[in-house]
Amino acid sequence: MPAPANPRSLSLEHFIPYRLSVLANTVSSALAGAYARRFGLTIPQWRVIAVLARVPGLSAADVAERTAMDKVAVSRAVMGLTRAGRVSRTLAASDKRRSVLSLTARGQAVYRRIVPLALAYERRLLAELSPAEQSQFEKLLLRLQKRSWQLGPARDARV
Amino acid sequence: MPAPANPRSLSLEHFIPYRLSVLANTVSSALAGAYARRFGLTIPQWRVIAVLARVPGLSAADVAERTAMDKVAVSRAVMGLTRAGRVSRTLAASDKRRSVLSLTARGQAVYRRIVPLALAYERRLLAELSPAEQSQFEKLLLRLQKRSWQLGPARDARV
DNA sequence: CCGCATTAGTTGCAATTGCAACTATAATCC
DNA sequence: GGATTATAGTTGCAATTGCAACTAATGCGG
Repeated sequence: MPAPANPRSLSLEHFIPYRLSVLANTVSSALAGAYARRFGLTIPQWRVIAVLARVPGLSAADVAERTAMDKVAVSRAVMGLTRAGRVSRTLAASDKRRSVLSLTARGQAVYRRIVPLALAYERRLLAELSPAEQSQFEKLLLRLQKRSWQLGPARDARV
Repeated sequence: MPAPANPRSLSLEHFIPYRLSVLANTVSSALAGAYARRFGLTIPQWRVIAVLARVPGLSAADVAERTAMDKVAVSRAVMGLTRAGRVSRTLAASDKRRSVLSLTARGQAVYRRIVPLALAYERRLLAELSPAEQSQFEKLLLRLQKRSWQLGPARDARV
């Protein structure tokens, strides 16, 4: 027998979208502060570095897709990174609209220094959970992510 | 035997802070769009309404604490809401710096209309998970939230 | 009581973001 | 093959946000 559908009140502290937002915000701010202080990097820039470190030669659109950022955010992150000599950009010979992006040696150096910091933070956060809980959490997170994409904008409660 | 501490590379799509951020962002955008279209509300305004509906008479600082927003965000949200006739504000007799905030009848009406929408979205999101998984997820989320508060800004990987 | 530090809330300003318009190149379709 | 449409990426502008400075009221030490 399913639960009743339309309660009349809602407590913010039990509302999952709110709690997700607060947690993500706390975590991102902690990391953003560290990236900025130590490396002069924003989170978008860090994301660009992270994908280019593993897959050099991507275009800006590829980066946008893999980082869940929009193309404007990528464009500006890349601009900052090239200016700092951390990313190199050339145009694809076969399609002169497309950039070919890679980390420079300096960009790779930043990546090598930032990875341990990022992973250490993640490890200390997840240390709250047992290994089994960690992998459970990751699975649930992935399923919710897929679900949220399917759902799109909130529609009416046709209940 | 614990896992090795300092891998040299990191894949964004397995990095929990990134995944939390993407999920929270997807969910919040979906809700924000619905709130804006239907009620002309921003997310900060919705949060203010949600807490005042359950606990009328709070001050702006109280609201800030309960919504994890900073006082500037609360101030601006309240300004918009009072202008729309959805929140009333008086000064506390015992301390004339302090506001006493409550929903007006119109604010309560908005709340009653928005709650089913918000809960329906949450329900449809969580429908991805079994009831047992839902309660597990909520527990893990709560523990990570507490943990992230304890951690504060990311420090060095003294590993 | 009278200065001095504190707290509540607002405002101004600079940085960030998001969206639409724009430029340049490429692909498509008579 | 020339006009049309689509795609990659940038830029400009307006809205949002975050932080610090500010105003107003309170509390407190002497």
